Amino acid sequence: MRLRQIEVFHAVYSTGTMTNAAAKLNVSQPSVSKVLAHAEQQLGYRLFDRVKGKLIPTPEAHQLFKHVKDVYEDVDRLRHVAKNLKATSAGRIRVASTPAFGLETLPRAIASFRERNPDAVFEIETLHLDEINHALLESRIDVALAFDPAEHPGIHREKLARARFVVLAPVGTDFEGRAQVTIDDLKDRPFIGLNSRGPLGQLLSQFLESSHVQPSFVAWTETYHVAKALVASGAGITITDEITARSTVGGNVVQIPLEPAIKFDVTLLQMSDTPLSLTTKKFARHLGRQVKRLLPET
Amino acid sequence: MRLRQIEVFHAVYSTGTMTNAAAKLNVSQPSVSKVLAHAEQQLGYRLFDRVKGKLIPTPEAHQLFKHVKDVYEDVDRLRHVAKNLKATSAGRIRVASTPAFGLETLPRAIASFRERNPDAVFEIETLHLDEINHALLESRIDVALAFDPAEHPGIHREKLARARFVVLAPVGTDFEGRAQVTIDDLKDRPFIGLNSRGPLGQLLSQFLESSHVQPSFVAWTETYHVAKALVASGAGITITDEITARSTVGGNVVQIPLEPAIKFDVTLLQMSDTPLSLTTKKFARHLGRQVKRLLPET
DNA sequence: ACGACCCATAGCCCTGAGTTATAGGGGGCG
DNA sequence: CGCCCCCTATAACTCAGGGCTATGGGTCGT
Repeated sequence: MRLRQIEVFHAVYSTGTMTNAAAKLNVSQPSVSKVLAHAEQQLGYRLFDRVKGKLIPTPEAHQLFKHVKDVYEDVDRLRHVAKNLKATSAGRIRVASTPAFGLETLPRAIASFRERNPDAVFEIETLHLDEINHALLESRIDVALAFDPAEHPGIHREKLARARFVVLAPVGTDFEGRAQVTIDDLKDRPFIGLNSRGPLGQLLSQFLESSHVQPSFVAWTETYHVAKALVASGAGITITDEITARSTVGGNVVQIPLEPAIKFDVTLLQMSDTPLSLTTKKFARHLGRQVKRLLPET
Repeated sequence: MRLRQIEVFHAVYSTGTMTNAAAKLNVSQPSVSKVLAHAEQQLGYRLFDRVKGKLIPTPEAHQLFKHVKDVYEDVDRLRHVAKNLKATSAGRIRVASTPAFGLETLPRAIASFRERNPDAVFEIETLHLDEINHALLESRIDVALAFDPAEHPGIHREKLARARFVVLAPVGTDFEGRAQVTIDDLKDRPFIGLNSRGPLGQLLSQFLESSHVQPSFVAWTETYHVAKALVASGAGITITDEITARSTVGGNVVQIPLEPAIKFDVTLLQMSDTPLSLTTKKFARHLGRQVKRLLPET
């Protein structure tokens, strides 16, 4: 089986008709028809029964598709890697982070790094965690910064520091001036929730569940800065990480430590078994130091 | 990247030279040279530096190879599957087992099944466990019989019965007539070991290790019938499974239960999510009944 | 200096896959 | 029923990838 035959079979199988497959592959319908016919002829068995002008996959096609899917996914990733390898050329450092770091921590670290290394060129993206993993595996980025990432095959994690949850409230509420807030204080307050797709959202929702406190949710978001901006606008209170809480962006709010403290890791991500360039390695160390200075406690 | 380019790159990278790659691929050296050059031109970067007539992989090549390897393996499996799907056509039942069952249990089950289903056609292989898994994943066989197989992704296991270890000794030794043998009785006896590649060999060597008894090994084998034949020839004693012990092949020996009893599963293997043909399903049930009759105890 | 070994280029051919144009079968609907 | 829309298949042509042989030009070890 040639690769094109695999691609065509995949497209036909998943779209259901040759015409749609042709559209998906940006080629003409007769081309698809011919390639598929050729593949069947070489294999020695039909992949689709042509009945009443429709295509019905044969049992062999179902079997084959399981494996074709694997090949297809690998080839897809390979193509991305091959393309991304091209751009990587120079002393360019490609770094990503979740939005929490992307708006302040990371830009500052890059700025201070460039003072001492003016030749360094950066490419910066803010992505959510699953997209960060994806981009790392495709070699689209070199390093990334995230909260509490779950283990992911092929990706190496280096713990930089630990951070904790804090409560954010608008200025002028009765929370202002308090030394700490407990989970019970949140009862019946309008609350902005963290979408549980991200690791911090999961951690928080687990905690809320185990403490049997159900705040009255008024909004959900995956981006902590958005939650902060909502708080600043008086929409309610929220719980977020220290980094977001301290940043100057997103409005003027009060932050109070949550007790008991719930901690999570700030982690540097990179691909396993893929050495970084010298400059990138230097930057990774620099970034580590900056984060540690920001979060000195254990 | 075309599939051929991937194959050629893989061959060149893993053999080190284009000439060797050409030999491996059964094509001429200029062909390899041209395909590789073409791939590099399309990618936009060199994959190998030509220095002093030798090929040095570039960093990009190292990166790319990781992914190419995955594609290559998947395509390899896909090709086998595609080929094996062709032969599967008729009411042919393709069954494999480890040698322990292959010489007696399986042939008898097939014979008795064919008495009631004279149209069934069989293909039988005796393979070691890892080869059985491989053959199942490539759809080269439909069902298989093995001892205590470890879990394997994509393969479904159905436990049929439990068997235990017994000691085999040549006729005429002092073991003859004993009701049981303990592990300590084996001390300083010439012993034929089971290669620890197979699951039973592993189980046995773990047991020997934990009981701190080290018999004096005179030979190693992975095939239990070979061990039995060695025992029959007076080379020493061995420990093996009940099935092998009871079979009539491999010579006349004495079998004594080992105490304490070490048990393991007799398991039927097939691919997950791949329905068997009607006849094959019937045969699988028949085989299950035969094995259970042979090993009635829990 | 001379093989031995390796890679690149040139010239030639075949096949897979793309194109447009066209034919033909099925199903729904006025 | 006949018409139209949607689908697939065939025909005739073009192009590029990849195969071959022959040959030239490096590097290295003897």
